[in-house]
Amino acid sequence: MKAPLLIVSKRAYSSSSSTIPVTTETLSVHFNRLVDRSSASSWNSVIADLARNGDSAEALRAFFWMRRLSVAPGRSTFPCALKSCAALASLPSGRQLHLQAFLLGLHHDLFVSSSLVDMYSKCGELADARRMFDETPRRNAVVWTSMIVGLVSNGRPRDGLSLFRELLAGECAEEGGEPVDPVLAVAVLSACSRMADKPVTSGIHGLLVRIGLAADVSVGNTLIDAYAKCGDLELAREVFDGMEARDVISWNSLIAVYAQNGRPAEAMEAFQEMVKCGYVHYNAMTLSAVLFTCAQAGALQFGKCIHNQVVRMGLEDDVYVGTSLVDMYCKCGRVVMARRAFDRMQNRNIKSWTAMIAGYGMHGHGGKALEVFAEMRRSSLRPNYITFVSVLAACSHAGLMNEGRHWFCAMKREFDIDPGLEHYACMVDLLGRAGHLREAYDLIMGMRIEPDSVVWGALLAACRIHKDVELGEVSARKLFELDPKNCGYYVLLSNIYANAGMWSDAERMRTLVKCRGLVKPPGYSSVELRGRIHVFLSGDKEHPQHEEIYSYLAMLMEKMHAAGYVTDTGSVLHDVDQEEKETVLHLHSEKLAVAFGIMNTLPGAAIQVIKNLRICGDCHTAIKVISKIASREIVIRDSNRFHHFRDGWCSCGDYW
DNA sequence: CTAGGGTTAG
Repeated sequence: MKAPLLIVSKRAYSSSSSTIPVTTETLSVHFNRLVDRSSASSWNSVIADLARNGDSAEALRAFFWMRRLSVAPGRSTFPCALKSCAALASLPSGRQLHLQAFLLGLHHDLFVSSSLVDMYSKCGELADARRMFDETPRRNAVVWTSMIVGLVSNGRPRDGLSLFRELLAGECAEEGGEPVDPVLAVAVLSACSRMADKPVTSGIHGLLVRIGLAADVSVGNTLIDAYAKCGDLELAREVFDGMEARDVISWNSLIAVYAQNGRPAEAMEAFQEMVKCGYVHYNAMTLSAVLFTCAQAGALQFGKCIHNQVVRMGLEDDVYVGTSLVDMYCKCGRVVMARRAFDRMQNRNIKSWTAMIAGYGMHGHGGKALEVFAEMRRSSLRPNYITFVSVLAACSHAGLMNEGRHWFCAMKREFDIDPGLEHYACMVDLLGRAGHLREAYDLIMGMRIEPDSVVWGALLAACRIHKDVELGEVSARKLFELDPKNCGYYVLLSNIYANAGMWSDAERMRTLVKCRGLVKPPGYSSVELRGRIHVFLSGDKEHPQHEEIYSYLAMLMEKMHAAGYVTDTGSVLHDVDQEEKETVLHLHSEKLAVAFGIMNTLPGAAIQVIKNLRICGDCHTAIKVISKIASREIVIRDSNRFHHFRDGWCSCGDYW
């Protein structure tokens, strides 16, 4: 036998109760529940109970009290206690338990060793998990599952899959190898899901059909997600439709899949179907997925209905639901309501705080975002990667350069978080906006990871604002390599050339777009009116009111021109004359949506529009003018942030 | 008197 995995010193063992504080109060609670304080099985049931109810810290306290009273734990004590260590990701406690199990000669018990594998992987100690796994003499499906899940959840799905292949190979070689069970199948599929590789996923799917596991509900649920991650929503739907039985998770997965892939209509439909079929009851997770959908679609009225439902079902204290409410209100333009929902939350996790920070950020309230961030740190929660994305995005949307610089440095120095692509993109945006183009460029060149199109795109956008031809060409060249099918970069560079009077170069870009057959993705905008979402495409003639909208818009245009508005045709590339260019621009979806909104609401009412792309320069100027002459507050959420137009001004300060 | 999985912030 190989040397056992021993990581703790004896000293750690002797001070066993130091990891989890034990108070006399908790002891008395257990004492009252204990039938026999000296019997291991009595303690076991207490620990198992606490662990099952998710009270992991309390379960561990009970364990350490049991030891202090010299009651010897048995083979059934360790699994529950180790599960609690895993849930708390408490490596020190886990190592102590490992040592104790070893001293009692229990560490090769299958129940104990599989719990140890699980504990080490949940604590992020993959090497230790693997050693435990390798030392386990006769592995069963549970140990294999723990190890595969460990690899997958620590970002190594490919290794998880090869481990599964080892299992299959062993099964072929020996008689009566460990058969695959549904839980193991789910673990393998979650590896496929992470890899987002369709051939691999359908390969595993085929295997599961052959061994008769494909009919399992959990397997089906994971397949839905795995196919969706590969980008094949149709296959995901086929799996759902083909399932013999569906549980609440099947429905939740379907709704989440549609929501995450920008198909809010289908997500809503699925939810309504779920309610109608009445076979399964929806739960907190369902509502949180539906709220996410509302957030995406900007469906405030529907979101409010779901909020009512949340209250009726007594789910207000659910962290996920609360966070989804905050997110929904932010993305539907109601930061104040979002803050109210946030303040009402009884317990908040890091995601709740991040959602609030991001929410203030996208509305351009950088100061408030930083206040919330400060409050979060006072509550001793640790900011993570995404928290810093939100903080830096908030700084960038509000132009808070010094604060942005500070937190960009501090995230590594104080919190040991390496800046990722998103953080760099925010910093380039922030520096570029302030005109520090050279510094932004140097930042990119100093990156230890490969910059992506978002990072270079931020620099290119800054070059257009600050009219820098040289750096604009550099970044555009990178972008043409990284994302050759995106015609937006050609347009930007063409604008930069045109601005500098370099007409032939500007023309060259136009030709390039035509030769390569690049087209802009269709832009659309939506407005919610009396609970219904009205969607407009550019030049839309589908809407029942389109004729009225066009004549209203023409009337509005006259007034706008009188107020000094000049159409900015710079962002139109088509080979058409000036008049046609103006027509194309005037029929941009956001203008149609705004006109529709004004026509159908009372004077003075605010208009809110959701747009899938970034707002174009001409629409931005036009809507500023409209907000003034129509005396309306107009709020537009584009793919980047919110624009609050009022009295001829926009909250973004004309940089976006 | 015991272990492993599937849905949830930018």
